[in-house]
Amino acid sequence: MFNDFKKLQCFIALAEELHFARAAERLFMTQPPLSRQIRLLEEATGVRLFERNSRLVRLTEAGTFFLQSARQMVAIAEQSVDTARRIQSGHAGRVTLGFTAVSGYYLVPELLARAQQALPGIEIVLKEMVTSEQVDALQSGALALALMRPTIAAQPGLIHHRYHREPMLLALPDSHPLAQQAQILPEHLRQQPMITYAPNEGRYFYEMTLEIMADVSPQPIFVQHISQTHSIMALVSRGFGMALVPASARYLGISGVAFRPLWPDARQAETWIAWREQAGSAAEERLREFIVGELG
Amino acid sequence: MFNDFKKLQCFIALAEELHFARAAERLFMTQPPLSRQIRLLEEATGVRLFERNSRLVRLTEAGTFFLQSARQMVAIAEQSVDTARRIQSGHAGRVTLGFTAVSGYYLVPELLARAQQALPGIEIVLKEMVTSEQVDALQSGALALALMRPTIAAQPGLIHHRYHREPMLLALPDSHPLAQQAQILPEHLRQQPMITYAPNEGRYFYEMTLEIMADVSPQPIFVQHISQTHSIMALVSRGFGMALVPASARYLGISGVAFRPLWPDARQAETWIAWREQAGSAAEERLREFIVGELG
DNA sequence: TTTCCTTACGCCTATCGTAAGCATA
DNA sequence: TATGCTTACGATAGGCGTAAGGAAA
Repeated sequence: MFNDFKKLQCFIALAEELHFARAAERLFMTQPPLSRQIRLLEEATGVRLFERNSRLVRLTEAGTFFLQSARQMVAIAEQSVDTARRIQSGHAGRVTLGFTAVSGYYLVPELLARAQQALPGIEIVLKEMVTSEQVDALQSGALALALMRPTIAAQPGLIHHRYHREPMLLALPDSHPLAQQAQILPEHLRQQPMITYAPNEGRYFYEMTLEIMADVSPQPIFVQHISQTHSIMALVSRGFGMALVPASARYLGISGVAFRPLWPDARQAETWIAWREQAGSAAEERLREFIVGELG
Repeated sequence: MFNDFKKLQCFIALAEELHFARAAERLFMTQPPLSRQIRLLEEATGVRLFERNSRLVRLTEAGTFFLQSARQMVAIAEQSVDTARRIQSGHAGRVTLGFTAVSGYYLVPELLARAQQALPGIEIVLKEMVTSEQVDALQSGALALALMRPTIAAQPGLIHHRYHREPMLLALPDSHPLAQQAQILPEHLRQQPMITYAPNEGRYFYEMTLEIMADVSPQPIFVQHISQTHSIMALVSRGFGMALVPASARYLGISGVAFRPLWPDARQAETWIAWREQAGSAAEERLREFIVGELG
């Protein structure tokens, strides 16, 4: 095998010029070393690349093929160095972003659009997972950024910012009489059937539902415990009860469900953006800075 | 930019081993020059490829990307040399084969199948053209091989072999009374409407038709002069007359046309395989030898 | 005789291996 | 103290340029 790119450059120049003196000039060298490089390349590969005599230089069939490969190798050499530099400086790269299913329909497309415009070289790879999975994935390095619900316990080594705040809404079948109310008050919910989140996988909304419902007396009747918002919405649409869901659940687009705002001081839901203390790549760091700037 | 493949090999080995001593051993060298090669590669590219201290070696984000490119370049280097050698020896390559439309339906598929099995590395590119175009293309180098009809004048610099011989058949509408004859005799064709080939583009069959029809007296009535067999067949199927065509015209699959053999000593049609005296590539030469061997 | 590719040779740069240096567990 | 990456240095191989050689128009 041949050993250096110099030989490839010589070969390409000669293949294009088909004239040693002109090719050598293009390579800023004299003819004899060019002649030698070509001979060495032919010896190293065991392939006659040019038919030549003192009057004529012509590519062989094998040389014509090899020209394509030589150009490819040189092109990869140039591009890869350029791209590697851009990765090092944070102007290119791939960043994985985790998100919860509901935020995927509302926050993620908007964030993606703004980020891709501001940082066009950075590719954002999306992974949908629930909050607890996101925390693990951040700590293992499988995720760089996470759009997730707040966690009760502070997670060591992780940083978070409040990314978004939205009201909780009452989701109920649109045929239900309460769907006519402009605003829901605690007394409306007395002893109503209420679907709520599972206390482990959907802990944040489970606790939030209990807290908001503390104002209702006597309490509603909790009929199901479900981990994911879209499953809850499906049950609501089929008349199994009502539920408290974050406002972005509207974007799930499930038909037959009405959404009504709660009384004014009812607690709101937050979405956090979180990451490890030290960034895994420069691109990740630039994307973080962009997001923090946007939060401003 | 970096200048040699040695550095890439060093980089790949270290990226895979993540340990200078082991990587150096794999490269049949000692650690210090490996260390130097890596440093030189990093300086030449301007990219920090490894995070390292005296206890730990780890790829950076940019280094991880660059590893892919390095592997690509080395793979191309190896494969391209191998392929170039095979082209040089005639075990790989591309050969263009010209053929006339009618032989395309019969001779070409069979030839292709046998050649591809015997010479699997050689790719055969097909180009359909009439005989006179094939002669020009052979001489200009645009074609390597040609399956064509005989030419009257010997073509300088070209070699041909008889590749195939087939009888001429009478093509006629299947509703015609003569379609019931097991064999056509000269007297059957007296003063029948006869579609024939054009004297310039379809010269071989034009002259053959005249020669065969010389036995018929009084002569048939020549109603059209057409250059391509499939056009002639279309006119026959629509009742415009009958025609003498090579037996392989059956494979055109035009409905409503019957084919009947002529009297026993009627002249037969030949197909030639032709090429330039000197081959343009080793693959071409090997394919020629294969074809001549098959002709026996 | 001119053109143009190749061979010959001295100079210089670059890589190798050995040996010493130095940081970390 | 042991491990393991880096620096130092002399020896060697390989590339460049200049100059001479040789084949074809």
